[in-house]
Amino acid sequence: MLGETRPPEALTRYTGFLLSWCAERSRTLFAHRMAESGLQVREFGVLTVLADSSGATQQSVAEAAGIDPSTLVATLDALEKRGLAERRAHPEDRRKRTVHLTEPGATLLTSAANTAQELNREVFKSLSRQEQQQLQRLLRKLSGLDQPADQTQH
Amino acid sequence: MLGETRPPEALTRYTGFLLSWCAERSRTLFAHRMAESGLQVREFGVLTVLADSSGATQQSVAEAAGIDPSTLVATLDALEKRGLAERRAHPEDRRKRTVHLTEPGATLLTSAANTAQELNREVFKSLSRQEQQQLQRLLRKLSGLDQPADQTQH
DNA sequence: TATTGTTATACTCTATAACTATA
DNA sequence: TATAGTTATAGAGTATAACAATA
Repeated sequence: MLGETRPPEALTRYTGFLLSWCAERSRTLFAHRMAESGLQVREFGVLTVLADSSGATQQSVAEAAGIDPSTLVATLDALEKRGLAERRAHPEDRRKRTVHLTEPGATLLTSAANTAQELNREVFKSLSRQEQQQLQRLLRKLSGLDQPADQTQH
Repeated sequence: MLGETRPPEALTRYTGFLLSWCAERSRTLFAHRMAESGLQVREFGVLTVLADSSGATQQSVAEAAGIDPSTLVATLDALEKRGLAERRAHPEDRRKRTVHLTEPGATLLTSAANTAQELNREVFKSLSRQEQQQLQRLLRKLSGLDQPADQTQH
């Protein structure tokens, strides 16, 4: 469940509105819970990406995390200050910086990922297991994830 | 479809993240399209609510539109300035103001609602008719809309 | 004392353009 | 010339607290 309040009926005829309403509630709950780990949602996202691709350049981390490179700058500043991630010089191109997950960062991420999974269960617990899978499938399809990549691109 | 970009794979394991990603894209498209009618998303929401409950007080309009009463103030200022809605004195309680949809407001709303329906179709066209209904149903359930009202309240 | 609308403030998220240093 | 990272700024969205008029 997403809290006590309900979305305004007059607007639920637009599925897009319903989608936004649910997402905003979910994101707010997520943000509150993440704050307990001292993380913003975006920081959690970047740490999660770094777990898979530690050592990538800032540009590719930004792309993998779905945020703007300029937004990543501030996020990394904050993570670095707390010793959770670090920037290093790129060995071949002095314009580039590689980004690395530190050990404290990995430790915090493990616990935060557990929290995230827990919250995910809570938020969607009003749906049956099968409905949750349906929703996941529909959203993946909607987002274009399960479609072949655009062939016209170069 | 929600545009060319895809959500970051590393984070799609969290359904809540997928939900937020889809919602944000949908909302951005919606905002761009509504701007053609000269409306912000919130303004469109308020006009839609007013179509059903013209003459209600600001508090009840705010609740029906799912926004904060303080947010409604600025929204109404903007709508009133363009002659799309108007505030009137409440006949019985001088603290209250009733809110009314004007005729130009109703006209604009009709055209904007058409636009909204069109966009809704576009955004969800990657889903079959049945999948769209499934999604609508799942989101309604998730948001608590199809559950009985809380019995513990007074 | 409590409520309605108002005002002011602050914080998040996102987008964009310009700057620097390097290539 | 173009690219990577940085900085600054602006806009929309949201939340909150305090205030004046009125009940």
